[in-house]
Amino acid sequence: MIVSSNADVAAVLYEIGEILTIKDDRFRSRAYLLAAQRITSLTEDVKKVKERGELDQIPGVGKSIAATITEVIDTGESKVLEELRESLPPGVRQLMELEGIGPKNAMRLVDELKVSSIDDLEKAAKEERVRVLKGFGEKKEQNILQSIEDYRNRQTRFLLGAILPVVDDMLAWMRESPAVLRAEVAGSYRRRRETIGDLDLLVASDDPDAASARFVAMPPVERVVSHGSTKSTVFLRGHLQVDCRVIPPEAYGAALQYFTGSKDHNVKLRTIGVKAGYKLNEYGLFRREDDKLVASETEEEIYKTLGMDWMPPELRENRGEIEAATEHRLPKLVELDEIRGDLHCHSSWSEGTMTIEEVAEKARALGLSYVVITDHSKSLGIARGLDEKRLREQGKEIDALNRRLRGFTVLKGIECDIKSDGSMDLPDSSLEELDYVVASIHSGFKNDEETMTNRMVSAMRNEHVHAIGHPTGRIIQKRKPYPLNLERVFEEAAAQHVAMEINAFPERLDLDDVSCRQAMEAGVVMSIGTDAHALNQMEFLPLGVSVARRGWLTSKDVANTRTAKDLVRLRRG
DNA sequence: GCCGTTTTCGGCCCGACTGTTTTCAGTCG
Repeated sequence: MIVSSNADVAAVLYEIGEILTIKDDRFRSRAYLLAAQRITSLTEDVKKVKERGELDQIPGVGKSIAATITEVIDTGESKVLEELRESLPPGVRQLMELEGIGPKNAMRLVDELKVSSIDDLEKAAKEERVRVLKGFGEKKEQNILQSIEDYRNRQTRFLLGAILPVVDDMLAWMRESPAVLRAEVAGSYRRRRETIGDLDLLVASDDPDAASARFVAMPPVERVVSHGSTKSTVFLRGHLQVDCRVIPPEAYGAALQYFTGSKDHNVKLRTIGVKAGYKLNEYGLFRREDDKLVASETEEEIYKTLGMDWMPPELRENRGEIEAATEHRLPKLVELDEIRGDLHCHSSWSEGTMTIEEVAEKARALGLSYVVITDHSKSLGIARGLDEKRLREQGKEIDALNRRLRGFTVLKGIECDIKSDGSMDLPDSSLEELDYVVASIHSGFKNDEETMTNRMVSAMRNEHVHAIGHPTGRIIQKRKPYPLNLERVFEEAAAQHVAMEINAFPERLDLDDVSCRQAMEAGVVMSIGTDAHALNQMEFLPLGVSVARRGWLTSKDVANTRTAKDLVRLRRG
């Protein structure tokens, strides 16, 4: 197998790092994990960097890891990884999937109980063979059985869009308690990652016991995993884990910074802190020599003391934001209230459930000043796609509606299929009547990279196309992106002034954050659309803005910040 | 394994909770 993507290369480095962690080789492990993370967020194809011989200029990549990357690109394999895999007794990594089982215990269980799988371990625990081991006991044995049950039930990660209402309810519950002065969810939720593994609830309180008690008494709590005065963990129904930390109000900023992460961001920050003579933890920034508290109330003062500008949570992934903040050159990220329109919306003319008028009313209620109606085109028969005739009829309905609306505009659009030969599903004579054309691929996902890339490029060369819809076709945790040479696509998009969509549908979020940044760096403008098929789905727009922000986009990089009049002139640059 | 305003060696982020341990190791985030 010849490796093709940055993700493949990163996966090898991650696995090496993970195995080194098990072997307690902490620092080498960290080196590999950090390098893996850097490759993941690289906005350029790592093969290109390799061809230029500049692998070791990637931060965190030195001679040795550069050699591993080269080997992986050339052969698809890594000797280092293979040797490490072989050095590990079978079953160890599987056991570590269990909550509460780390490297030490996994190794001992495999070694002393001769188990090589979770199934084996379950049998041993049920036969009470675990409790007799030194350092284990009845309680640990019970916890192992519970962890095995959780493991079999658990959903890997939750979609951000599915988590939003859960968080709203949780915060409302906590804020009702007089012991709770402030409450917020930090972690990957606050950074707006596309999926969330668990929630990190942060509570400011002068009465930690009462605040913690309030937390574990929350209605949707299914099981309390741990319950201390400042730190508790529960599982909600649906097996969503929530960690709660209670801190004194004067340390809220420090705690918020600390628990927002990401881990890599924090490690880097603390390393810089150490070099400057500080110690940073969830209670504040302290001077090392005398342990004097220097900053803790707000995130701003902590970053400032470390010589940096405050940075939006969406940027905190150790993707260069710390360097940018130190040099005072952080981008001014696009804001939700700069978004004037939704650029991808269906109606009952195709597979949507709402009339165009309902769409307009909803968009106006959301604070927008225009919306583009983009129903499917004819070849998507299953979605009642529009042919030339129905599209014309729809246009008349929109004209009539616009005559009635005041201070709001419905734009005529289409989500036009890109056919397998790269041509459009509707003739130019139809497309040129429209204000905004989104062109999407809905078939042939198994074609090779060359074919798919050519197909998309030829669509962009149609002068009536304004944007490419859900450019990679991925469905989070369900369907991989179809093979595509994004670099070539972005190059063409920039040259043609065609926008790339950020599809805000929770399962799509396509382009993703890293690709957005890559597109922006190539000079491409992004087009945010909800792809709503029902009225409440139009509320997904903030998810699209989150992706844009995670991709370092400013208002000029986002087509939606334009007025309707400027939007339809997108192709003129 | 990587890195450098403590530089080519010697560091590498920090604290809470649990279970088992009589003083702490393991795990997690």
